[in-house]
Amino acid sequence: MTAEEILGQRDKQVLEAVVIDYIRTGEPVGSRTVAKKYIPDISPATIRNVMADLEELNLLYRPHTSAGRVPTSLGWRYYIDSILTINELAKRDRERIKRAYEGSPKEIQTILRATSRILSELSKQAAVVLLPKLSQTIFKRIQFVRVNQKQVLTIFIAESGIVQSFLVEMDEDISQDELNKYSRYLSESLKGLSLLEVKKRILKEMEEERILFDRLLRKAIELSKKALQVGLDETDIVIEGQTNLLNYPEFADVGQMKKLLSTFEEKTKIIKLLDKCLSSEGVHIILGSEAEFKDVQNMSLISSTYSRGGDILGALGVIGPTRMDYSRIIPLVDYTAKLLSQIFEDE
Amino acid sequence: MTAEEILGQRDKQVLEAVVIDYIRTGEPVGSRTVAKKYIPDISPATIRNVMADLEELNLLYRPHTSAGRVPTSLGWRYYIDSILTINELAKRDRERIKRAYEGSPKEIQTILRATSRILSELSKQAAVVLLPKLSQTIFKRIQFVRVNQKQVLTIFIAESGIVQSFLVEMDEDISQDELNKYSRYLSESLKGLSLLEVKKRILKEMEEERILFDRLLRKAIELSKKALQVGLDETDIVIEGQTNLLNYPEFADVGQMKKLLSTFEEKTKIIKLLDKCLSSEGVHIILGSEAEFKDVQNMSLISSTYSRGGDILGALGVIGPTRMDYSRIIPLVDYTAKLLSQIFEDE
DNA sequence: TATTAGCACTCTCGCTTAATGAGTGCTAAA
DNA sequence: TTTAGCACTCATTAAGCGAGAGTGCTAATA
Repeated sequence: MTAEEILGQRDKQVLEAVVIDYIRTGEPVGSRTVAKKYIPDISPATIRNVMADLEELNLLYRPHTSAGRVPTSLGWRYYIDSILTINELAKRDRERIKRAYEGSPKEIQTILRATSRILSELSKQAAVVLLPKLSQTIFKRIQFVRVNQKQVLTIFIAESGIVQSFLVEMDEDISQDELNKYSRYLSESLKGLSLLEVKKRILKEMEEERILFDRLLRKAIELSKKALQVGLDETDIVIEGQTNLLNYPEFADVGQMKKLLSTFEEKTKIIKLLDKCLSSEGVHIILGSEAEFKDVQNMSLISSTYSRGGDILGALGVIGPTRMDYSRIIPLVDYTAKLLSQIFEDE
Repeated sequence: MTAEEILGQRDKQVLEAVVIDYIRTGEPVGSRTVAKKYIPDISPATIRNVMADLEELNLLYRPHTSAGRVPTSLGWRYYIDSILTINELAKRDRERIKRAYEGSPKEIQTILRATSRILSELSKQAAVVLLPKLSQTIFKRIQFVRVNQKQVLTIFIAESGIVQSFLVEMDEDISQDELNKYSRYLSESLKGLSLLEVKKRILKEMEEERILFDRLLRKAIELSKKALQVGLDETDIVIEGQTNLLNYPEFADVGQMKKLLSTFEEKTKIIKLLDKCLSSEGVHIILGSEAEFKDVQNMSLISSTYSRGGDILGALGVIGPTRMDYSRIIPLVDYTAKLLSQIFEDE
């Protein structure tokens, strides 16, 4: 028999009380506290009985004999899935987020950085934004800019307005006028493909013999091939407000703090985590204790996806202690993600 | 009478011993230790007398009565200026640094990031690199790339190979062909000026009436003016290896750690500090206790400048506990700065 | 006169012990 | 089924104590 079937109204009430108080104080909650602050019409003794049941169901546990109860990861999960009701984000927060985007230039890096910043600011935790996968973006234009005899700056412009540039080393000197010709030629012939397709196409064309005779085409292809060699698959993230987390008592210990910081230093893990959220739209909640964050057990991630024209571009989220105010953070992440999608839509 | 006049050979020996041992252990050093490990032909009692003198001169102090001695900031300064002898950087370190630059593309951001990384790695401390001031760089070419109806990507290319791009919002749609014309025109007429001069020139030209009749000129000027409005004076830095510092016992305390991290978070202070080094070439050493780093007293900065053709471009350095191995870090910073300058020279 | 040995003194650090108090589980009564 | 009462557990804190490191001072020595 699962918790789902067996939990009565009062059990839920008690579990919720424990969770809420634990979120507030960070300390184990005792029966007396629950009775007094949350369910005054029931005595502590009764609460204790209920708590014992919940402990048996592995929803609560005690750090030690004479301490209060703390939610287990199963407890958190149950609370999030079956008890928590999510309200709309407060109006002033919504306004605040909107304002964060005003005035700033429309450069994608800047927008996403602003997103990360406002998320961390409002959540008072760490925020993370996964940048759109380059290989997925739809190609719109390419432009070559001569830097000096040996170097050419290659700029990809995506339909979504994402601009990405790479510096490419060249064997021979090519004039800017000629580079402009390449740009025009390639932009015309590759428009509408994803960057991944662009790469495939270029490699294929290089194999075919006919380009041997078309000097213009050959040079252009060669150049863009070099540019595309540079990390197309790499995904990048923006992290902001890591130091916010240091104020939480769960990290008020040198060892924990170091672990926390080294987790953030190794971005790949966080990228992987966010990658998982990309598979489906909407808010995802990953609890550290549910095995994903092996290093920092008491952390969790609330994330959502942002998209443009139905296609998921990337993900964003808030990372904080498992003991966080889900009723506030979930709407925050949700709203921000939707607003961000809308901004991309408008472009 | 200053320390300079009064310190005899032996006083220096003792001061040096205290400094060196303190660098190694991080603990106050007692007379016994000095006698045993560093100056075996003198008894602890004598050392104690010397130490008492040094304490009177404010070169050493005692954390508490029964502890050993620790250098004061004056002590550090004296050690650095008058006692320390600097050897050449070990060959394997030199090779290691050289290798760090191999293979990577010649993009300036990448180079500087690699610099920061290798510095932090070899010093096992935090490394910081101040990017060249944009306003000082010599203009070489400008290029405009149409992103969409409203946005134009403006790319400045400097003589030094620095590439910087800004996204600019436009009122009207301009075709790429036309943008190319602007690029050619402006690149021709502004070549060789510093970006600061470029900006001045553009503002001046806008005032003059004649441009009213030259449509091409007017548009081009307008566009670049907008691009130049964006942070020309802002200086950016690259910081790497902050977490290295967390391993030092001086930061093995939650309060210190938080202070340390928030210092790094507020980059402006570090920028100001490095700015000071720009005024003259060579290695500078700033001790935290000498008032600059107000927040983190026990930290210091060793920095040097890198340049191209005699002009100082930027600065780089290592930030670590005041108790660091100056005899190793100074040559490290020095060598790296020189090598970096050479790389720019070669371009 | 400069150096050194000897010794009493100070202060930190780590350990043990005891007191406190929060919270529990169980039993018996309502 | 709920609740009051009570004995019990265990973390946390404060206090006390001894050991050890290091000093400054004095007197003896080279």
